[in-house]
Amino acid sequence: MRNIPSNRFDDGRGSAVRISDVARHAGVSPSTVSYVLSGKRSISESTTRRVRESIEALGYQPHAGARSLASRRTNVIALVVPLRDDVHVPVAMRFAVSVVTAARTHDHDVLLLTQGEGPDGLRRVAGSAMVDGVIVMDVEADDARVPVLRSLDLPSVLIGVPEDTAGLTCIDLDFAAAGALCVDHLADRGHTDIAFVGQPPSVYQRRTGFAERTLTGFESAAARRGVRATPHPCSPDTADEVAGALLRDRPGLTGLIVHNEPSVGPLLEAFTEHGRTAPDLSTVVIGPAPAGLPKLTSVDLPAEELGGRAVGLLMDKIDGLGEPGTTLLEPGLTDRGSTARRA
Amino acid sequence: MRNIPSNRFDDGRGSAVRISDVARHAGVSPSTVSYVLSGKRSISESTTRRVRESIEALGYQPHAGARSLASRRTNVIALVVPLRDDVHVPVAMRFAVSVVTAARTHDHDVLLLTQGEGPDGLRRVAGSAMVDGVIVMDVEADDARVPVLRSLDLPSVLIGVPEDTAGLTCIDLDFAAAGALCVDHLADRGHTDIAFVGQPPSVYQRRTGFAERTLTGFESAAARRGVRATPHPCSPDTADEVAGALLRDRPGLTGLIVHNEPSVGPLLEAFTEHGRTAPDLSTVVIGPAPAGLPKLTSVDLPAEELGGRAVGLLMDKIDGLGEPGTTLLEPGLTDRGSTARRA
DNA sequence: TTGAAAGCGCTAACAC
DNA sequence: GTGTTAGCGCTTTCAA
Repeated sequence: MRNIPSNRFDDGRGSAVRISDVARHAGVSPSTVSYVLSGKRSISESTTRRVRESIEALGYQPHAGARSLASRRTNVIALVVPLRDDVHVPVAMRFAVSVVTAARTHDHDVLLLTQGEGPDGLRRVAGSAMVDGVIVMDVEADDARVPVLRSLDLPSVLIGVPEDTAGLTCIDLDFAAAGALCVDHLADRGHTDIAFVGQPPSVYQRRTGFAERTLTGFESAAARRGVRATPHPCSPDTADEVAGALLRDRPGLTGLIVHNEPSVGPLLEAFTEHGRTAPDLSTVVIGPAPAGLPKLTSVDLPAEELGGRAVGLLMDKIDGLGEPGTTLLEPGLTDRGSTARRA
Repeated sequence: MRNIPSNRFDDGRGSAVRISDVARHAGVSPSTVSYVLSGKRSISESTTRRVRESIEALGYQPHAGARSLASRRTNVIALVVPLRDDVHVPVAMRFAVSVVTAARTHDHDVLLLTQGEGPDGLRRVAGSAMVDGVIVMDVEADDARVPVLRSLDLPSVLIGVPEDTAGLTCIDLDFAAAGALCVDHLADRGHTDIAFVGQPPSVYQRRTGFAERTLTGFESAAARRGVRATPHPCSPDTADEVAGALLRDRPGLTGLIVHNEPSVGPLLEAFTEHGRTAPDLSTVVIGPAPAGLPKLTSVDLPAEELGGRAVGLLMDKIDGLGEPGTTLLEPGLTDRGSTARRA
C-alpha cells in the first residue's frame, strides 16, 4: 500500500545505518570501519578521522547481534543477584549498581539473573552465548552453582568464597579478619564480655560464606584474647528478643559486635532504654551504618570496591588474562566513638 | 600444535551444537528445526517429536546473537532502575525482581540499566538492537527520558506517570486515590486534624510522579472533607525532627498518614515516647509496612503486580498489540488496627 | 507438511 | 595501511 520506498529509517530499528553505509560515506571498506572501531589494526590518522566523522554524521551504532555472531563476544556480562528474604537488600543493590557502573566503563552491559533460576540460569545464558562472563553474589560454602560454573567454561567471578575454591576466581572482604578486628578492638579497650549479634539463623544454615567466616574470625579471636564471647543469630523481627535476652542473661556485657544491618536500630534502642549506651556499652558494627542512626564505630563493607574489582577480574578472564585465585580485601575499622575503654 | 580435530565441545562456547547438527540428527532440514522451535509453521507430530528428541539428545541451545540478527528480536528487555539515594531501595528491588520473574515467563531476559546513563542508555540499547523493549521506573512529571522514548520507536512501558502521557503506555498505582483513601478513612472516623508525612523534599523537587500525585490526592480529599491537613516532607535523617515539630506545633493532631517507608519506625517511636499511640493517634501507611514493626493499617504498594503487568503490557507492544494508555491500579486499604474512631 | 537457499550485519583471515 | 571476502548460526521467504 505504501509507494514510498523504504529508507534507512523505516525498518523498525531506530537507525538502520550499517557498517557498509559508513564505509561508503567515508570512502573506505567495511573492514576499515570495523578496525577503526575495534582498534585491532593500525589505521592512518586521516582515515580514522574520516571514519569517525562518518559514524558521527550517520549516527551509526553497530548491531549487537551481528557483532556477537561474528566475533563471539557479546559485551554483556551476567550478574546473579540474591533475592532471598534473609539478605539485606540495600547492600545487594549497592553491589549491583557498582557492578553495572564498572561494567559500563569496560563497555559492557549487565544482564540481571535472579537466584530463582539457580544453576539453570547460568546454563541458559552460557549455552545461548548471551554473555561473555558472569558474576555471582551471595555464595554459600557448598554452592550448587559452583560445580556448574566449573563445567561451563564461562569466565566467572564470585563475590564471596565457597569452601572449595579450586579453579575459581573469588573476591570478598576478609570477613574472618573483620570479625577478629572487632574483637581485638574491644579487647584492647579492656572488654572481656562480648556478644556477637549476627545474621538470621537461615543464613548460617545455608552456610553463606561471609556469615560463616565472620563468625569463625570472631570466635577464634575471642579464644585467642581469652574474652567471654557468644554468638547470637538475629533477624529484624527477633532483634527485640535478642536484646531482651542479652539484657537479662548477660549483666556483665560491655561489648557488642553487630553483623546485622537492619537490626542495629532496634537493638540499640532496646539497650538505650535500659540505660546501656556508650561508654557503658561499646558497639561495633560490621557493614554500612544505617542512615538516621548515630554514627557508630564500624568495619565498613566496601561494596563499591568489591563490585568494581569483581568486574575488573572478570574482564581479565574474558580477555584470557589472570589466574584463578581468591582476593580478600583487608578490613578497616573506623572509630566513630561508639566504643570506649572499659570503666 | 593440536592434532586432535576440534569437536563441538572445543570452541569456547559451552556447547557448539548448531541447528544444522540437530537437523541432521533428526533427519530434517534446519528450517524445520527452526519452525518446531518457533511454532510459526505447523509441523507433523512425528517430526516435532523427532526434532525435540534430537534437541534434547544434543543439548542444543540456539545462539542468541544469530537469532537476533536473523529475526530482529533479542528476547531481552531493558529495565531502568532508579538509584538515587532518595528512593527506597527495597521497593525498587521488589519491582526489579518482579519484572525479571515476569520477563522469564515470557521467555525474555532483562538487561539492567541504571539511571546514571539517563537518556543515552536508552539510545544505546535501542540503537544497537540489544533489546526488544524497555521498562522505565521512577518517572518524573517532566522526565527527560520521555521525549527520547517517543523518538526511539522502541516499545516501552513506564511504571509511573509523567505529565504528558500522549503516545505512552504507563502503569502505576492510583496514588491520588491512595492519598484520598487515607484521608477518607481517617475523616470517616471523625479525625479532623491530620498530618501527611511524605517523601524527602528532593523527591518533590524533581516532581516524581507518584509522590506528587499522592500529595495532590491527599490535599484535594482533605479540602473536600473539610479537615485540617498539612504535608510534611521527610527523610530518614529528619524523621525525628519532623516528629518533634508535629508534637510541638500540632497538639490537636489525631491522624497521621505516612508515605515514607523508612521513616515509619523512627516516627512512631517518637510519638510513642510521648504517649501518642492508637487509639489516641491513628496511623495509616502508604507502602509496604517494614518488617519488625507492629502491623499498621496501610494502603499497600502492589509492586509485584505492577511489575508483572508492566511486562505483560510491554510484551503486547513488542508483538504489535495493545494501545498506548495509562492504567491506574485501584488502591486498597487494609485495616490492621492502627486507626480508630476519634475519642 | 517440508526443504533449499538467501540473507541478517558484522569480524577477521587473507591478500596486497 | 587498506580492501576483499568468507563465514558466524539463525530465520524466513520461495518453492515444492
